Amino acid sequence: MLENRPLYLQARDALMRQIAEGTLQPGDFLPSEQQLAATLGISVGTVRKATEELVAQGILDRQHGRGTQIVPHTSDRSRFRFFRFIHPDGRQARLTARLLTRKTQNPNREEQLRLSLSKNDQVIVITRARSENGVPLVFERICIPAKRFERLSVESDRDMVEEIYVLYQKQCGEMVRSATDEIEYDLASSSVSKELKIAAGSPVLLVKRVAVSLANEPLEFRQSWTQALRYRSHLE
Amino acid sequence: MLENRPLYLQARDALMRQIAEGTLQPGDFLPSEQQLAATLGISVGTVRKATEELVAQGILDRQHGRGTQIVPHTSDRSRFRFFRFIHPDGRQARLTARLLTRKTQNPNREEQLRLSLSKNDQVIVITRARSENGVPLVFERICIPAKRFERLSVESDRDMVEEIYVLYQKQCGEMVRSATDEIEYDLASSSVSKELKIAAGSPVLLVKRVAVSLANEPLEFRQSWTQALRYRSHLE
DNA sequence: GAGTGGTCTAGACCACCCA
DNA sequence: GGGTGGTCTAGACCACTCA
Repeated sequence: MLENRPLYLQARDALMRQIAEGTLQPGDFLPSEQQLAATLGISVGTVRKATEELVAQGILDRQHGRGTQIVPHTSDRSRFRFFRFIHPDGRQARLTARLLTRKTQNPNREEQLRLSLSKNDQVIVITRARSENGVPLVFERICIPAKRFERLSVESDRDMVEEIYVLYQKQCGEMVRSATDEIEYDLASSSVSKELKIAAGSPVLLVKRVAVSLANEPLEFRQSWTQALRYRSHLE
Repeated sequence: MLENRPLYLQARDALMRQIAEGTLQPGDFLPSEQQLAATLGISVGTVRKATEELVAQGILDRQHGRGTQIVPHTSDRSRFRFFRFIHPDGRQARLTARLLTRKTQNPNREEQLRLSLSKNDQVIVITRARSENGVPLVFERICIPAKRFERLSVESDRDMVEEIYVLYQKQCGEMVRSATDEIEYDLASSSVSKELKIAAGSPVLLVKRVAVSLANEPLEFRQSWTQALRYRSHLE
């Protein structure tokens, strides 16, 4: 460790890098704090401090007596648990997703802006219907840079229970660090109303999300149309 | 320190209590870590750990070489900075609030449910208009248990720049730990449309927030009507 | 230069999980 | 019972702020 940045930051970033590169996979356990300290030539307290922030971010999960696991974020409940779709009556929805279309094309102006692309870059546009027990609740349009996600394959033949962020990470090595959502009302277009089985022109909520990578580059611009949702903010 | 909870939690809560009670005021500096450790009979490292969470929550601000200050959280930017109202064109709003009405009455069914009250408990209902440079952007209805907030006085004669959470804390010793928001669309009622200066029946967003205390008891049920908003989730 | 927080160490003991 | 993380200590040295 030659750098003059604090050791715990160097250690944190080293771990982060290994996770981002896939050397350490979600679901794996880290070496014990003792072993890490020995390997890195630093003290256990410094290792703890290095992992603390990753735990707070939900990337690692420390389990007393078992070890420290890289969180297998297999659904939006793990990484994006602050954000939920709910039924009009308040019940929480447990959604699966079904692929509708997938196209590679040039981005429109908003997509260029949101993803920091020029008009000649290509994007992959995916539309999905998300439902619970066969009842459609969310219509989704996902736009991602083609360059980063060339290798992405989305099976169309069966429902996806997994969050698409898992596919990004597994297939393309892209990890989502954070997301910003904007919420507006909208009137259901013909495709939205058809999938949600509501009348065209009905009022709906439109959530626009931009998800960014570990390096803070925009990875995804997603639009979700739905009827109600719930946020949990500021967990203890 | 007789309790068998971890010392750093006891120390954290002791600090929190003094802040909530007003013994320590926003803007004050804490005693130095050395002094705190000596006073509490614990080690400096444990004091650090006690303050770490409060720093992360934005309640304390550690300044290298100067000391640790209790954040003067004079606006929603400090505690609830994940949640923003935005203009339709994307600019971020900086809001002041103007009191419209204040009444003490019995809660309706939804208010009973949200605040865990029975129908004989009384609530204080406050309505406010929130605006930016005189342009009304949000209409708000705040419902709080009368018992907890007997001493709350809200000046009606001038704009409130301060977040109402500051008043809760200063005047009634009630601190908000977290909040859950639900978002729906609604059609503007006559009072909403009047204050937002839009046509009655226009579509608007309705944010329903329940804020809870340090002890996880519901403190406030708030409804905000607006045209657009933005969430930032999962800060780095 | 005195005092503050920021980093780091090398230990101790405890609580939990699991074979 | 062996290994893990959780708490806690008592120091060390550094970096920053302010008089």
